[in-house]
Amino acid sequence: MAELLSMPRQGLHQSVAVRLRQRLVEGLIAPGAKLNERELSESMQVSRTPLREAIKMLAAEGLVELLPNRGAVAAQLNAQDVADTFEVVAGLEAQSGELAAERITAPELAEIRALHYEMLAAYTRRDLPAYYRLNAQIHARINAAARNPVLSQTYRTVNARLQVLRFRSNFDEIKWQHAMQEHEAMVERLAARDAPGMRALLLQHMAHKRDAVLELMRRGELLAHRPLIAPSEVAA
Amino acid sequence: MAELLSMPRQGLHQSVAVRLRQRLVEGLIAPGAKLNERELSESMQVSRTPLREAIKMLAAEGLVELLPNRGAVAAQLNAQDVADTFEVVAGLEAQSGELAAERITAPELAEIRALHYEMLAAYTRRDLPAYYRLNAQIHARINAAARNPVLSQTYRTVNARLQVLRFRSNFDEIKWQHAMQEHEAMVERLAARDAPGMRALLLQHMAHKRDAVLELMRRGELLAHRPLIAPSEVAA
DNA sequence: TCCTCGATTTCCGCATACAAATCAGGAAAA
DNA sequence: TTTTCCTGATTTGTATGCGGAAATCGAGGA
Repeated sequence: MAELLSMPRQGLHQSVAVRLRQRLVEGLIAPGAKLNERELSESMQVSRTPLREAIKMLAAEGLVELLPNRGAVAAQLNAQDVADTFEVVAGLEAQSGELAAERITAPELAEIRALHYEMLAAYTRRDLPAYYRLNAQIHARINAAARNPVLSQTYRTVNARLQVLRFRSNFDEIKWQHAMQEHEAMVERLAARDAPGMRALLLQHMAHKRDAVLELMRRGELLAHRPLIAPSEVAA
Repeated sequence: MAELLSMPRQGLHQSVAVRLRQRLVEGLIAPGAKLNERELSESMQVSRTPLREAIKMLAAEGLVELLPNRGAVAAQLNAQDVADTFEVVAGLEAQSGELAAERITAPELAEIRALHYEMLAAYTRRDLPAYYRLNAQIHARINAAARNPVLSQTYRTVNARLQVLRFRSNFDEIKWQHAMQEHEAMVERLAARDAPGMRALLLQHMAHKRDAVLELMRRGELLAHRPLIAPSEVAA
């Protein structure tokens, strides 16, 4: 069995949903931007039908908003939405960590610790992309250690709405250092199987992240560097 | 403004999604049952296109499962799935109660208290339908008092997957009485603005519910109407 | 200059048509 | 009898067409 490579066997709408989701969370489609069905179907080389089905899925996930008779727009979060979403994500992440502290195995813990040291290296080099990648990996591993696919799925879905704004929330040197310290403590709490401690730690960690993002939003620095695709190739 | 009657202004797929969701959570479509597009589109008097869009939304919500080139089936939860889902719902509900205890207003509290007494009446009369209705209303009010639409939405979505099996989980007289006592305590905790207490209470409450449901599942008393689906699903 | 209002145009929503895949049934071979 | 393979029918997946709502643009008037 080596046909894993040529496997678009999951339906076009699924594949379109994946690609669209990626464009949204990577900011290639800016929040608030209209999703023109004709443009998108052409740029993705599919007809409108599977595209529309994908859009409906993303709407159910909260990544796009459906306007009656006016199509769909990329979800745009105001400060209150961001605060609310962080509150939910924090709760899910805290629970995830709590369960992970109870259920994690030694090899899993070792892997997380290794990733943590890699992240420490990235931090020392001020290598932001690597830092983000490792940070996401660590949180994914914690999620996996919680042994609850429903929780992981729910977390990913809600968290995706925030991915759009995860830009440079740790650029502040002090806050970045603080985040690293919290990560250090996480590994400790996990190793000690201290579920309540892990929970408290993650709540605190997420609260800091939330504050950093809200601060950036307030200062309008969040949507600064926009690589956003020009939705209109027509130079009118 | 009285045009609420003539308002199919939200698109046909939305309306179809609502109706389909209802059929699923009410058990009119049994877990594991195939969703035949032609049948459903005829029974709902719409074409296949909006129906398929609705199905994709419900799939994103986790109420149906999509099988490549084989359509969709109503989601079927095994014991592990149920346990995992309860774990997530419990966390969300606990957070909801925690926030409600901090943010609830006096009128909201009064209304919940009133509903609680109504539920007490229903319990005394052993009026199960009324009990369920009031129970759901109370939890909805608590959710509303938490002042977090994202949390409410997430809760509703995940909880919908459990609604399918909420049949007669409180028929046991002892457990029913116990549930009432917990509800009594909830109102107290809310009135006292005791957020941690509310959280602990709801976690306990949900754990009991989970155990009751799992017990029924183990005894096979849960799915009153058998899906009649042979377990011919081969993991490929 | 700005606003109003109407015609044009664009775009979405839904239905339908067509293509591809799966399933059911039976006949033939082991 | 069991298995395999073939074929017709059913069902899903994708593309396209059509009607209508909303956005756009332009002309006319204040």
